[in-house]
Amino acid sequence: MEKYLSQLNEAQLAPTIQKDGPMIVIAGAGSGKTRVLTYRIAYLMSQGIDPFNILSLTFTNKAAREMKERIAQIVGASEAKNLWMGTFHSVFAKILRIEADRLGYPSNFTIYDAQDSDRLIASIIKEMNLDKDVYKYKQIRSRISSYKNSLITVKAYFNNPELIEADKAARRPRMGDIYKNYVERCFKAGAMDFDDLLLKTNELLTRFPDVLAKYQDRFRYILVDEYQDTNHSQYLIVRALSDRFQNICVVGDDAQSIYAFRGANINNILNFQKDYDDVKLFRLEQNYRSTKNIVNAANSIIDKNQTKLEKVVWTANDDGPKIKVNRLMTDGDEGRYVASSIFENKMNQQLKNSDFAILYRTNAQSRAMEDALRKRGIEYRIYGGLSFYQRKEIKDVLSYLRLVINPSDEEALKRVINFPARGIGQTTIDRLVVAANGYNRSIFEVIQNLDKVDIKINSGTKGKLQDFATMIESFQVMNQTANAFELAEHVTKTSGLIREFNKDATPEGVARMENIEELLNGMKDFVEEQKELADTTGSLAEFLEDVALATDLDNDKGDDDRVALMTIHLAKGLEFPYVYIVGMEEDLFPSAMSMNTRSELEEERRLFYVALTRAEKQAYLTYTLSRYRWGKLIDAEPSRFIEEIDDEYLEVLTPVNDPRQNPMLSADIFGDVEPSPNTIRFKKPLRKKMEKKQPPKFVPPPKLKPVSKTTGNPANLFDGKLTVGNIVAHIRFGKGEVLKIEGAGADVKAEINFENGGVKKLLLRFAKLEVIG
DNA sequence: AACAAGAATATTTTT
DNA sequence: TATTCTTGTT
Repeated sequence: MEKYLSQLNEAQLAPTIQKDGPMIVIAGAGSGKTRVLTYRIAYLMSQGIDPFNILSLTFTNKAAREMKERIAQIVGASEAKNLWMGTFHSVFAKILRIEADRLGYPSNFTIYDAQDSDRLIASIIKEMNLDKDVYKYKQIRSRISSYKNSLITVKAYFNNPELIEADKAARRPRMGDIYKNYVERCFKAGAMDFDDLLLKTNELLTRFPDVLAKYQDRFRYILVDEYQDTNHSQYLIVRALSDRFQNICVVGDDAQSIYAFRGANINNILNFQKDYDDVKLFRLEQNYRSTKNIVNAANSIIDKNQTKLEKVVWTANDDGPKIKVNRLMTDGDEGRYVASSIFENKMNQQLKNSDFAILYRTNAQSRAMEDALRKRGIEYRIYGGLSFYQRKEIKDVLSYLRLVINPSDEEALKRVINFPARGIGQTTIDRLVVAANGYNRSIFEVIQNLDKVDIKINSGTKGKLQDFATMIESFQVMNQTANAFELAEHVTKTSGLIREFNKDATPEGVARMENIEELLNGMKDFVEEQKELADTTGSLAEFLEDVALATDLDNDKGDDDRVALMTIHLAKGLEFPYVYIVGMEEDLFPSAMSMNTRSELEEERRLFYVALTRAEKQAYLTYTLSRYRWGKLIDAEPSRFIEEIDDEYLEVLTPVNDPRQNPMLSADIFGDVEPSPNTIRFKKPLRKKMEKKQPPKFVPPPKLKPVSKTTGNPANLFDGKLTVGNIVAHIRFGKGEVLKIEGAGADVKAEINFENGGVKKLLLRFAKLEVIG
């Protein structure tokens, strides 16, 4: 432990070895907060704290996994294994499954994603005969979501005249009834949405003092990362759980609070010191990530915000190059500029694709970037947007699997009961829904008892419904013996999904089939991994839970060399040597939707701060004069955020080699054109900066370096004889050293310390290991 | 009930 | 622009 602690600077060491009591760490961007969190957990364990008693909440599952692996390297895998680590949603989903019966939920409850919620709300609005133009399901969902995040249950809603009045004033008097129906339908379907995972946890902890006591006693040390992004519901959970021992450590940066739109409350971090007694406050202000230019530029931006904690981020790193600002004609030009700039940088400086990231405000901006990168032959990966698990074909397969685990899952059922088409139409489904609501049973139960139910369905259709139920039941039987992969393979064939998608020979259809194959491969990997690890069961239920709470980032194995494309929100917590922030235009960034109040604008500014501080060596800002939005070419003005950076950190380029650059047009943009009323023009036009043209740079020819040969001997497959000290290779975990061998016969296990993955215990029967030394 | 064509709608960010 | 939803026809 000593050797690890000696790696920390003074400011980092203090919070790391602060063992007891409430504490807050205000950690500037790139100041090593993850390291503090990791080492602090390791330190607690070295002080004799049982890992069972430590709860660590992170922002992404990936962050949790990485932290756990690093801790495993310090304290050993068998100890680290017992830590509770994960996102709020995944940790409390697990606890809710354990305690589900208290709340009347089955432990195999489904987690509805946003799309499931939307569909349910849409059908409720239809059932209630409401005008769908007045009651827009997306707005209703976000309203319900904010109720839940503020702990306003249906009952609380109806007890609150102000809320009722507000919705009446918004000409949506039936809002409360929709909310009530939605909650009831979720309950009946054995389903929780994302917000429920937090709301129901609060309900569990408030209604059942013995449960609260149990988890208070269990989680004696609690750590919360990214505390600035917690919402009220999460705040209350943390308060409740830490109330007994008060060993609560929160880490965050108010300057990086960017989730207010999702209910995050920046006051949670601003007021932490008032919430607990004798709070120890620590500040991490030295940035190890970025150059002076980047750090100072970021500081000059965040300075414009009024709401903030006092903090001065500084760095001992080099000045580095200035931030390059570039203006392009259209979004297409922007893409081409970024792609060629990446290409040049790669060639001149021997860089990898993965040294670059392109960040944007909205997902829609990715297209122009993709097109340009593809033309240049630069490999890239898009994160977020429509995630893999939200694609239609994937959701279809998953819906069948969800029904196997929880046949009450109404949204899954409605999705696949007639896909592939089996002659069960909308009318039939509507009648089933009515009957199910009338008997207060699930649709599946109604189908199973068609003869006993008063419902008007002809005998032919009844037969089809019964066939469907029988098929799902047969899957359930198979699920008791088969693993997740085998079952999924069987389901896709038996249900006719494969046949259905195979019919479609268009490129989209082929891509769909490939996606299904990818899903099946993923499940196979999952099953193998679980087998190897020998600790978990690898059940279908576990797979579905992983999937429900997975984000794109979580699936990133980080092993291929690609340029990263993502929204700024998604980039939080990540870092890249070279960062391109594109679409730096008024109405886009800051978004037109977020300029109504100062606090909204300040959140946009923090978002820009986050974007800029992702860069280690060099940041680029680009904006265009016109851009396609909604299929139309829209004129654009440079973002006020460019102007807010002190000039001394910027280098303003004009692309002299772009033949389409039109000097007349660029003069107009900053000249005497009447500003549109809802945009704000720079007080000081950018023209001066723009005219400081850079001479075209001499680009030296790329230096060629011999491609490094992959290390290791030619394939030397594991032949069953493995001894301690052997160096082995694993497809996923890379190289590793064998630490221990135990068990006999089919159960021989090896404990191996992997380069990327830490210490893992693998069953040799399943692990595909290659002995390389 | 199935399919096709046309209309509507969306683009702010997501666990 | 691109996808999803609605409407009309058979």
